[in-house]
Amino acid sequence: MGRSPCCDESGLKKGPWTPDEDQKLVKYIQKHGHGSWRALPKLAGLNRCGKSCRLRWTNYLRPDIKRGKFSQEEEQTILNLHSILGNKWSAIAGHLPGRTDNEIKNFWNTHLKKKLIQMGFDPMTHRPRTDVFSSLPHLIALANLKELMENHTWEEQAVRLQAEMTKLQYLQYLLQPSSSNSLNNSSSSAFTDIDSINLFNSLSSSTQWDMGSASLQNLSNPSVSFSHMPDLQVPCSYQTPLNKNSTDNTVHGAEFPVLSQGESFSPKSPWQQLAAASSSTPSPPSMVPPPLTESSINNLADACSTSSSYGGSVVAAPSVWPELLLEDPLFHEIA
DNA sequence: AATGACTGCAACCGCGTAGTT
DNA sequence: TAACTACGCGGTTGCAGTCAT
Repeated sequence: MGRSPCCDESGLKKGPWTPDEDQKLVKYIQKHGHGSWRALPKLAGLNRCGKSCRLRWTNYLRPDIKRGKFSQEEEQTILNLHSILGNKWSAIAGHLPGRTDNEIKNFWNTHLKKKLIQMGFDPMTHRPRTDVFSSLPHLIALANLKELMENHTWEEQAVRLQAEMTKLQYLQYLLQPSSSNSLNNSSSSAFTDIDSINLFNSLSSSTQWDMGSASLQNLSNPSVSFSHMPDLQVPCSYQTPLNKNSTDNTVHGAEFPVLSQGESFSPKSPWQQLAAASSSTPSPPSMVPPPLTESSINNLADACSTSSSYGGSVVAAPSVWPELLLEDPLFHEIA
């Protein structure tokens, strides 16, 4: 509807606030509260529009504003929340006491976004960029080859290779937006950033997936690995509706519980999300992973060789997936 | 020391929407 | 129901400080 005319009025001061103006605004609000922002400037003796006063108060003068650098915890919280909420700065700020949406937005744009990009993550989706990711199997293979050959027996190498490839395949499987795999026919939208979080949690919980360069865990430290990555839980409540107009607590089809204050949020596993999003999707079977046999390792080796010929895109035929997944202990950790 | 590039942050702008008349 | 007002939000801009050459 109609826009506020207040900022269009001529003769009102713009630009940086002076200490005198700050003092007038603070004094007035401390005494009367802000009330109507439109009426405030005249009452407070300020030659500013109400909008400017509100911004100055909420972003700078408010007494509960926390100043100084963002802590590691705050940084992690912003990352976690942004992966779920996107650029909902005010919603994110709601979970960081003393921080303003403007401050968080600036911090994101000047620090976190750049770091994510440098590390090969898409800052909007929080997923590995496909161009980088496409060469990941090769990079990992190169990085690990020496150590693999020198320090492990054939069986150990095979087991590790299986784990690495299954993780990669599973990750790529999740990342295929139009995946035609048999588990996900009707609910591809159920795969969200939460899946990535869960996935990275899963990856971090299995050992030795060092990438040699970086991970989401510690953006200030460029030489960290998934193996040291803590669970990406969201330490906040979700009482604030994601959409003002509804009480819908879903994002891209993924359901988020409405939690009470102080209750931590642990995203559902991809399998749980799948089951929740599609009633026709069977629950993951609860089975004990079969022991690794020479033939299963050979099968896996075939899949691996297939993957290199694909250049790292879709690494295995969809029909192969469930079997591969079910054979991997990682699947059972996730489920 | 000068200057141009880069960075970080405060403030502005314009849009969407709830509330009011 | 339409028109209008006020507010909040997210994107963008402009400027001061810092760094590199």
